[in-house]
Amino acid sequence: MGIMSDRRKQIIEAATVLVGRQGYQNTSIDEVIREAKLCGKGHFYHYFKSKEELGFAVLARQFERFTERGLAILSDPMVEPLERLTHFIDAVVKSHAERGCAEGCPFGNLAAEMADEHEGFRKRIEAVFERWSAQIQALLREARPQLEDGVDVARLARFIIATLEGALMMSRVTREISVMEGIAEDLKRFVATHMRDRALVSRSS
Amino acid sequence: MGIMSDRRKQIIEAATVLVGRQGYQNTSIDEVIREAKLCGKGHFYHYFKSKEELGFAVLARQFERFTERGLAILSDPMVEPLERLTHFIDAVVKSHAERGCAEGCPFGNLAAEMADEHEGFRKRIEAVFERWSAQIQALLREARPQLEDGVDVARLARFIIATLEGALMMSRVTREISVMEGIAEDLKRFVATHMRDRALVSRSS
DNA sequence: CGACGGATGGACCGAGGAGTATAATCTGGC
DNA sequence: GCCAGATTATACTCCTCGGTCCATCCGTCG
Repeated sequence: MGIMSDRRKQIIEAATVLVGRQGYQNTSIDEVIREAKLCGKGHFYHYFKSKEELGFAVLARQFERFTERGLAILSDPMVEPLERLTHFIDAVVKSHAERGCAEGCPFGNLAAEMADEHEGFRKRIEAVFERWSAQIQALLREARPQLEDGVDVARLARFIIATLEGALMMSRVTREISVMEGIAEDLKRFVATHMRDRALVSRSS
Repeated sequence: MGIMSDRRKQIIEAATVLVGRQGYQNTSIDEVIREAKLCGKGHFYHYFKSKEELGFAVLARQFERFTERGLAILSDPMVEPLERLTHFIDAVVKSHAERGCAEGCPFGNLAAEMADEHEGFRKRIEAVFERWSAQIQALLREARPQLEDGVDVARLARFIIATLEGALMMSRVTREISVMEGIAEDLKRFVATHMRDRALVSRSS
C-alpha cells in the first residue's frame, strides 16, 4: 500500500512538471510515463482510472506546493500582516524570475485552458482561487487597524490576485521580468492607498 | 481574386470563433472547414499552407476586431482622455458580461496556451500587447496636465492591461460578473490616485 | 470548341492520442 | 514450495489530427 502510494505520487509529480510546462491537453500519458521513469501505459491505468483523474490530482498537487511555498508566507505569525503581503508579492516575482519568466501561474494557465471546456476543472480552480483569496482576506482583516474604514477586503483580495495573474501573463509574453516588477510595485502602492497612514504612499521607481 | 479573398476570410472568420471558444490547439482543421460551411480539407490547404498560418491570421483578425471595437474608444477625439479610459474599462466589462463571463480575452488565452511553446505566437502576442499599451500611453500623455509629475505612463499602461487580463480570468473562473466589476472599479480608483486633483478619489462601492 | 488553371471535394496516410486486454512477474500467507 | 492477488510490462484497438494526393469541376481565353 505504501509502495502503491509512492508510485502514484511519482506519476503525479512527473505529470505536475509536464502539465505546468505544456498544459494539460498537450501532455500525453506516454510522456508522463516516460518522465516518471516507468514503462507501459497499463502501469498508468493501474493507478488512475483516466487522464482526467490525473489532471485533478495534478491540480491538487500544484495547490499543495503553492500552499507550502506561497500561502505560508501570508500567515507567518512572526511578521506584520501588511509586511507579509509585501513578502508574498516579492516571492511571486522572485519565483517567476527564477523560471526565466516562463510557465506563468499553473492555476491561471489551467483556467485559460479548461474553464469553459470542463466544469470539473473550472470548479476546482475556482476553489483554489477562493482559498487563496480567503488567505489574503484574513491577512487584511488582521491589518484592519492600519486600514481605512470601509475597505472591502474580499474585493481587494481579488484585485491583488487578478493583478498578479495578469502580471505573470504579461511578463511571460514579453519575457521581461521588469514588466512583472513594475506591476508588483504598483500593486503594493495600490494596497498602501487603503492605509490610514498615507505617508508610505510614494511613487518610487 | 476577390472570390479567393472571400473564401479565405470566411475560413478565418469561422476559425476565429472556434479558436476564441476552444483555443488554438483544440481546434481542428476539419472543425474549421465544417464551421465555414465548406467541405474537403484540400480546400483549406488551397488557401493556407498550414494550420500555423491560419493561427496567425486568426490572431491578426482578433486584433483587428479589438482595434475597431475596443481601442477605438481610447482615441475618440471628442472625449476627455481619462473619461475615455473609463469608457474603455466599462466596455471591456460589458463585453465580458455579454459573453456570460466565458471565453475571457483571446490574447490572454493564446498567450497562456502558446507563449512558451511557439515563439512565433509569442512574438505576435507581444506585439498586440505593445500596441494596446501604446494606445493607453498616448491617452495618458494627453492627460498629462491632470496627472501628477513623474507618472511612468508605460508602466501604468501595463498595469491597467495586466489587471484587466487578470480580472477577465478570475471572472471567467468564478462565472460572476461582479468579480470583474469590482476589479474594474478598483482599477479606475488606482488610476485616479495618479491625478493632481485627488477629490475624485473615493471608495464608492 | 477545347484546353488550361484555379477552385473544389474527398479519399487517404502516418503519427500519436486515450484507453484496454492480457501476459509476465513479484509478493506475502499458508 | 505454492497459490492468490497486486504489480509491471507489452501489444493492441480505435480514433483524431495535420497534411498530401489526386480526381473533378468550371470560368476564361484562344
